[in-house]
Amino acid sequence: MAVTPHGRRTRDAIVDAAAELMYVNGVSGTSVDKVLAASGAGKSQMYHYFKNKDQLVEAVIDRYLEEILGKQPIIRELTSWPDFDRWAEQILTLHRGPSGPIACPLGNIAGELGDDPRVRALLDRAYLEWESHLTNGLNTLRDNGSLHPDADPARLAQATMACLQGGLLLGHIRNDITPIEDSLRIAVAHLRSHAS
Amino acid sequence: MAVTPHGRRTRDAIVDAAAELMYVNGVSGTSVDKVLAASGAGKSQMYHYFKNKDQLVEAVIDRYLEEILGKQPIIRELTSWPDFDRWAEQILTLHRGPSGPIACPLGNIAGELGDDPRVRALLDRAYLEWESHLTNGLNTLRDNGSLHPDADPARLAQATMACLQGGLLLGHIRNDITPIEDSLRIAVAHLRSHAS
DNA sequence: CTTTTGTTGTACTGATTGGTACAGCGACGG
DNA sequence: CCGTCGCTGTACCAATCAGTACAACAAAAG
Repeated sequence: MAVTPHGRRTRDAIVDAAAELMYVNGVSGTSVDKVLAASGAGKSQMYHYFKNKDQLVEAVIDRYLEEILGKQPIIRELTSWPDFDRWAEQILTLHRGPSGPIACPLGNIAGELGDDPRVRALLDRAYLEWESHLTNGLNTLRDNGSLHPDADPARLAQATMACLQGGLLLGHIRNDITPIEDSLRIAVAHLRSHAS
Repeated sequence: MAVTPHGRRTRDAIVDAAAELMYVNGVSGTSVDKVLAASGAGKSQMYHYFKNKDQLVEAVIDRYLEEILGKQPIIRELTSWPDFDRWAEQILTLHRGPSGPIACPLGNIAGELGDDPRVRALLDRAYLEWESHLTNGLNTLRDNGSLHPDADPARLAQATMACLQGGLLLGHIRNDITPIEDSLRIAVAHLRSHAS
């Protein structure tokens, strides 16, 4: 299915509107009609670019990952322990904004659709890509002797992600940044406990 | 609104069916009709005991909290550091079962409806009650000299809950217990780092 | 100019949504 | 034995749901 620049813009507008609505109202709480009304597109456009609503959700998940990674650019260049501290600080800065601590859009979908095997696989892939940047950073540290050779970078990254996700969840419903601060601090301290 | 034992049973059946369906398919993905079909009740019964679907969701949240606390009875009698280890082990045992790592039903709802201020408050209350048992345990430890006097039990409990929630989320979508193991281990180790 | 290809507007469908109306049921107290 | 009160079954409603049908548009390629 070829696509012209103009068509590309229309498709993006649909995904944008869907991403925002689904973040606020959940996936099941966001009808296709509302998405189209918010994006200004028509129904024929929606079903021209997506086979069905599920496929739109897939595109939204990808969009979420892009957004998330774009807001923490430091994660792509972790080469020292202070870099990890700066990464944590970059995340905290995001949540100190006027809109308060914000939930992780991937986590939102995980709760609602985590039992659907198809969605679960997509979310797993997204989280793994997110984590992979942490894993890469830890590998770099291990190579330059900052991380203990016996440490398992992938597993450490997974644990870090787990703590972060929980902090985001609790911080959001509590409208308080301290859960994010604490869980991130604990996670990074745990990483540094494997320093050599 | 008085209620007879028989009516009570009917109401419970509705809440039971709703709790299970909403855990699997999400709140918006669970229609009132499906709940009634699964519980064998009729529509007039549903709207006899609940003003609307939102009120049913509230009852479901309460039910979730009861279930959760019932499955980790040790949390009510934490009086030593080994008790915390046993608590963590009790949770892990739950998720080593045949159905694999299971998501936290409260976390599921948090993702889907966390932006609704009303639901958010209910979830906050539920999480606080859950945490309160950890806080009580830490207070006991502080009183008997096992926890450093300067430690903040409530905040420590909050951080523990955050790590646990994240571990549950990641463990569920990854169908792997290691995120829960690691995040719980990290959280309890962090607690013990404040021992005196 | 013509044809193809990507794009779009409008109208429509059958199913499902949350919620209501209302009559009838059964048990229990006077 | 009768009235009240809690409980229940059925039918119904307007609104919304995901998805389809189809004609028409624009632009670029031939």
